Amino acid sequence: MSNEAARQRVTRKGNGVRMQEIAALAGVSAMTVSRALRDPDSVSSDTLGRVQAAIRDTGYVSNQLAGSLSSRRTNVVGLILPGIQNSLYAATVQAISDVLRIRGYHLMITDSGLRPRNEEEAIAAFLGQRVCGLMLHNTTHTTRAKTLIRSAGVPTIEIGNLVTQPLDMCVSYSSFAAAKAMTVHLGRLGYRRIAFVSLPRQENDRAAERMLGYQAGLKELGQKDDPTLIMETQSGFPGGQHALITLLEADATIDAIFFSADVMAVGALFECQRRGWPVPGRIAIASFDDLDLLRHVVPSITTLRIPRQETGRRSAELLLGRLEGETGQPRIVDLGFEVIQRDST
Amino acid sequence: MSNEAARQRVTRKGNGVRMQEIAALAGVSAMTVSRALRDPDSVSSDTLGRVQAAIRDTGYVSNQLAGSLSSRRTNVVGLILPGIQNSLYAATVQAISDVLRIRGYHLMITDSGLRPRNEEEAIAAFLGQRVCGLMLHNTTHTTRAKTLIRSAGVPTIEIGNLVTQPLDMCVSYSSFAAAKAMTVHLGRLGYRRIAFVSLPRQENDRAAERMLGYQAGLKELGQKDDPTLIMETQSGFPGGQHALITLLEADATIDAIFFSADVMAVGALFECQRRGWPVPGRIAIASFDDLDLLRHVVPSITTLRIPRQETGRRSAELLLGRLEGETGQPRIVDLGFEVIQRDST
DNA sequence: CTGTTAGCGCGTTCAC
DNA sequence: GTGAACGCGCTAACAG
Repeated sequence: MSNEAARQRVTRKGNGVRMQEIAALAGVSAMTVSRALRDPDSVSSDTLGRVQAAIRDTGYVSNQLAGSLSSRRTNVVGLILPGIQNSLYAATVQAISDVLRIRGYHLMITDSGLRPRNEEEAIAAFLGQRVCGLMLHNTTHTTRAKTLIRSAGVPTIEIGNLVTQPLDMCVSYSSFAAAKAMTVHLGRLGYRRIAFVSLPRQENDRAAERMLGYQAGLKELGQKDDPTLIMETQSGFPGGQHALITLLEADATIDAIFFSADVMAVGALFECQRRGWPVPGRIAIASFDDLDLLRHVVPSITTLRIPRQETGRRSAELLLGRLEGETGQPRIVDLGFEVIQRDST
Repeated sequence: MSNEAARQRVTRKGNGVRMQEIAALAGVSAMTVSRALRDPDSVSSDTLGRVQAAIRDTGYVSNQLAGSLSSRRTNVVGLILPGIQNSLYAATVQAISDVLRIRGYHLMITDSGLRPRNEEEAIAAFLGQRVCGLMLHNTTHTTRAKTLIRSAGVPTIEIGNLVTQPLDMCVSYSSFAAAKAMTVHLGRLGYRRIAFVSLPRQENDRAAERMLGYQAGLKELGQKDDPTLIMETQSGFPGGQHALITLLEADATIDAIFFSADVMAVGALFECQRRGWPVPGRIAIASFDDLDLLRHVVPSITTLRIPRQETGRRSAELLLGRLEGETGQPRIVDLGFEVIQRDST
């Protein structure tokens, strides 16, 4: 017996125990073990006890691959981010993860580097894994990516930008409206030369939308849309620092800068500290994403409250709702935003 | 024909095309399609062409679930983090993801909230998915978790803290040595009353190790280990702010504070700015994790360079090396650290 | 409440 | 270079 056990350990090393063996130990059929695992109430408590005992004794972990193949259902959701490292997505991903975990789903994550080609590959890979749902933190896709998703019929949620014609479902806020609102806010505070800084807009639909929002804001204010007020720069602190210096050297009459992404505004603020320029006395600074940091720097930075966590939570709930057959769910959810006036403007 | 196609679309909705159908279209057997997919060189170029054409025409995506079940191999790695939202892990996760993606593997991520019970559940869930490898950003595990991993025989890497008896493999730096090195560094700079602030050490092995390192550093300096110099606080900017105020109110002779985690040091610096206290004139501030932010604040903050990205890269490479049969790999990799002296001390 | 039969869609193993 | 038979471990759909 111990001999046989030893041999098994060798021959079946790493392959684990099968459901059939649990069934034998508990004196029932494999089907009953399957039921005991997925719906304990559907078997007698006597049977349940013996099955659970056998599972404990053997350290059995059921093979979801086989289960999924047979049932044609998986509980894995695929998430594609423009960049995992980007802290902006952290709150959203955390919220998604929390909702999924509680409801028994798993999360596969990859990143596309904002390149539609990579996104396409990632989608194909996830469909190969037969994910039960897809979440795309981007709204620009290749034709093949769209075809793949449509023909697979996988529930899909786009987040990160509100789109009027989503592939399937969309949960976000309007980048355009938010950028416009901040621009108007700055104008109403009395700023007359409001510059706009964004990430490269080439392949970044959010950055492009934000610029359009800025321009719409200027128009509403009756201010001139001056190209010298608009600038693209790299992300991160150095990007903000560089933009600040470049803009003010080119035009000293600029009295406010609206940094439309990540920590650029903070990079600019630090540069002002180094130069001893008062903020907002010498120059006003506004940001876009509601990073925790913006609230804590001195002076605190005026920004937009973006519903990051809410986006994750609602996205996951919407996806699971679809998977579990809920009806009457919306296809597009606009979570809105809010201008937060602080000390930097 | 179009009728039949339409019916198929309905009856097989969302289930995709099977390999058998590609085979029929290409006039070969399913086996040949399988080969064409996994090892294109093993079929004639003529056959390959017809198979690829059929795949394009149908939008076929092969079912990895079935493939994995049959081959008993998967290409999914499971990663368990103490918290997804924590930006400290971002660089590590990014590096892991990059290495895996390039080599054709996928990443499942979940978080444990630093609770061993949750980690145990996550491990069981991942083993159920038959992940080919496990990465744990934590080195404290329940007994059952260890048993599960051992009996599954899944390659496992522990990161986040250097451990002498890893479950399997370990890639990290020594929290103890790093904390000690910084403490000694501060002492050599002339500070005589060095306080130490950490996250709650109860269930956080890294925080506990860092404190031991601090105490060892004091001993080496010949300074007294005074309990009033040691404090636990919550994470984040407010935690640092609170610690600064509390410590200096209790003992005005403290001349340096070593914040052993995340952004606490920055929270303290901002509080100094608010109060107009010069740093390091009134109080010196040192940090632990090499966050980008620490380099950019004014003054820049002395900290430890922690090999975050390198940890991810090496971990993934070590895991894949094991999976692909490389021999002579180390079980423990100590990536070291470095004290970075900046303007805050 | 429980068991039986028949796959799920691939890869392995052998034969040709 | 290619194909046929079989099995991976589980669940759907019945029957009892």
